[in-house]
Amino acid sequence: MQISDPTPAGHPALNERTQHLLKFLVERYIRDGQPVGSRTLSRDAGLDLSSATVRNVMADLEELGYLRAPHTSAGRVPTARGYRFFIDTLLRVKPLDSREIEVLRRRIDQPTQSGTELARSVSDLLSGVTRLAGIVMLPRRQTMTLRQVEFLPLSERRVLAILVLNGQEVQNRIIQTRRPYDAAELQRAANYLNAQFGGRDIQQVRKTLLDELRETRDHLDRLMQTVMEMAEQTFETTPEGDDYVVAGQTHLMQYADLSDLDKLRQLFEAFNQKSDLLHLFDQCLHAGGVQIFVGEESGCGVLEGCSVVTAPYGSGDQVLGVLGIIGPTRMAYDRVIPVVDVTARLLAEVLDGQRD
Amino acid sequence: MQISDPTPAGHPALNERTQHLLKFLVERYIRDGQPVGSRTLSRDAGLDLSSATVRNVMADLEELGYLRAPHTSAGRVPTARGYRFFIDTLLRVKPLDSREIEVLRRRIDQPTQSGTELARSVSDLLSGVTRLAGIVMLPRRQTMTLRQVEFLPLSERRVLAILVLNGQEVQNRIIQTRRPYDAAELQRAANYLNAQFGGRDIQQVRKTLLDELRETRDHLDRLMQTVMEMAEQTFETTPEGDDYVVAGQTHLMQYADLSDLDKLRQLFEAFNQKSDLLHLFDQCLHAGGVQIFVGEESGCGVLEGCSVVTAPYGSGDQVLGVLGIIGPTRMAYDRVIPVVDVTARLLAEVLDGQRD
DNA sequence: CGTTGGCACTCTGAGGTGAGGAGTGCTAAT
DNA sequence: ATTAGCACTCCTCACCTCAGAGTGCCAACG
Repeated sequence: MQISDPTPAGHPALNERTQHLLKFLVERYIRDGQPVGSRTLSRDAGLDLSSATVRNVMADLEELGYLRAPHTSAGRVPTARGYRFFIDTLLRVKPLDSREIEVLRRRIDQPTQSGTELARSVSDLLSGVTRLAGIVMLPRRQTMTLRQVEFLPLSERRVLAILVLNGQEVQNRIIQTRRPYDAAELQRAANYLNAQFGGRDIQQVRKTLLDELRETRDHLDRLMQTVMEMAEQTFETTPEGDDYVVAGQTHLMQYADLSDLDKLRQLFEAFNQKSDLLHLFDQCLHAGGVQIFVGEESGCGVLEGCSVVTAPYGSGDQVLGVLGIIGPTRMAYDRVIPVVDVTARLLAEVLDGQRD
Repeated sequence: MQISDPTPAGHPALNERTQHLLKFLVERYIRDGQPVGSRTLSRDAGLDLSSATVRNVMADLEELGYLRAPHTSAGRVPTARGYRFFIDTLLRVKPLDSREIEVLRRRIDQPTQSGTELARSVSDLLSGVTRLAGIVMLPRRQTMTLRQVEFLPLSERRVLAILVLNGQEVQNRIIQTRRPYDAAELQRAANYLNAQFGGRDIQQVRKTLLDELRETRDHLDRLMQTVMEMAEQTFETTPEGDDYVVAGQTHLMQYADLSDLDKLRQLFEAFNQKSDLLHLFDQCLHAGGVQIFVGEESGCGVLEGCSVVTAPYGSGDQVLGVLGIIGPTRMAYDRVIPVVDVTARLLAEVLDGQRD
């Protein structure tokens, strides 16, 4: 597993003792959620230092922007920068044992019909295991290849277009036609499209059909006229559907860190809004490993106080989408990171298996 | 519009003055969200009574269980029973003016592909207009008629089954077959099923196919063998999908009445859980008009402090589903009720129009 | 009899106070 | 460089008080 830092920033060298103290402080804060004071560190960090010495170190760390004190006499709390350094250089992740992995695998590898269904079940899984909000972004439409297209006459002027994409995803749309078509005509049109465009990228299909052929419309024979009328409506709108699936938002209500009802509402609205998060997830598509955004590193205001852990999934070298979790900055990274990482791998495996 | 009371309960006769005061109190409480005291009523209710007199009346109403006092010196607040009486006999609903109706109609009557999409857009609409959570239950599967079924070979042993229901709803499922089938065979099987079962209720189809034909399996000819293998998997699992669609939950976070984070979490989990609410909505299917559940009248513990306003929608005399809103008991019933009512009617209209 | 003014009473909520505790920064000694 | 000591800050909590709002009850009134 590799964890890449989306916003690399220079970190001054810290001596080992300082690092150890910072690590201990962050871990303790993640565990208890309370500001950590010099006494605690002096007592528990296992370094045999007096609290006064620790205080000096902490003052340095505060100066460097890794810690801050909520108020004069309240111990220290990690800042986003502190978490960042913790994650990048102090954190030792606990790999999942094979039993846990097996449980995950079995829960992912259930027969499902559609990509959306699978995504929902995986984000359920993520949120269940981490007790955070799980997110699975659906395969980007760009990378979808057209496997097959069929037209089914529904009534006089309505035709059902069926697109099979990637060999497992099925999409329908209903087309209003200008004139009645009979089954045979439609069949021929479908045959033509399949022969011509089967296995091609759907965006490409769209482009070719609409841009290149449209202009020659007047010279087309009857078959091609049919093809065009069908194809226009079939491929015109890029199928959007839901772009990602969120599960377990309610978990986020448990964390005192996010207990501000108004903040929480904004966060939930962002889940519905989708555009912000989508942008964020897009960035992770080609990260090639687990990515972590702490607090406002994501550039997304509503995510203040939250961290996002993502991993792209795909089969072979092809990236299909991104999954991850969202939770309070104060989360058990050592556990969450491997869960996200492994889930992405397992999902890729399963998707691979589902191909022919 | 008719509003039916799901839990009729005897209400002792109240004289006009008492009713007027109760009405005014409930309205004022709905408006301001603060306990209403005798002074306010005496001053604003327009009855020219002293506060002492009003106090006597309020004491009576409290005795009868219509009001309660949060504490000794805090004015009165309606109880669930109070709301009930208010809704049943005091409330005068403000009908929507035709301009508003037109706006709603236009927002509902957008071309959509699937029932789910339509449901989502309507519940969005409901939640947007009322600033509460909107819910649309999808047409019950029981009342779905099979319009058409098609089989599309995907690969060696995978067939895509396409069901067209009610002339507009399309469902897919992927079938793993025991042996390869070619397109012609599949076509014949589909033809048979369409001829035999087109226009029939899907539950009925399922029953007939699975129960009646299955036992004679050994005597079937090749065509029918094919039909059976396809049909078994196609109709075996009743297509469930999402049973209802909720929108605008976040609105509920604004109401101080529900500001208890834990309560709110339970409520949100109930939305995801679905089963409880589904049960509740099922009851409203055949109510024949707007139904209102105040507080725990719904029998659903998590809905304490919430009211539910529902209306069934359907075309002709056939009920297709239920829609409605959920919000704090303290909601603007006079506005919400007509919105729900009209939306149900408009949805029915639109569904009618979308048929052939 | 219903209505009203008067009055004592209750409860909340805001504001103030003071003690205790936790933790810091600084300084001087080691 | 480390540490003990100390003065200081600030939070939290419990406690108090006080004004305000509203009640219930009673006795008087038309």
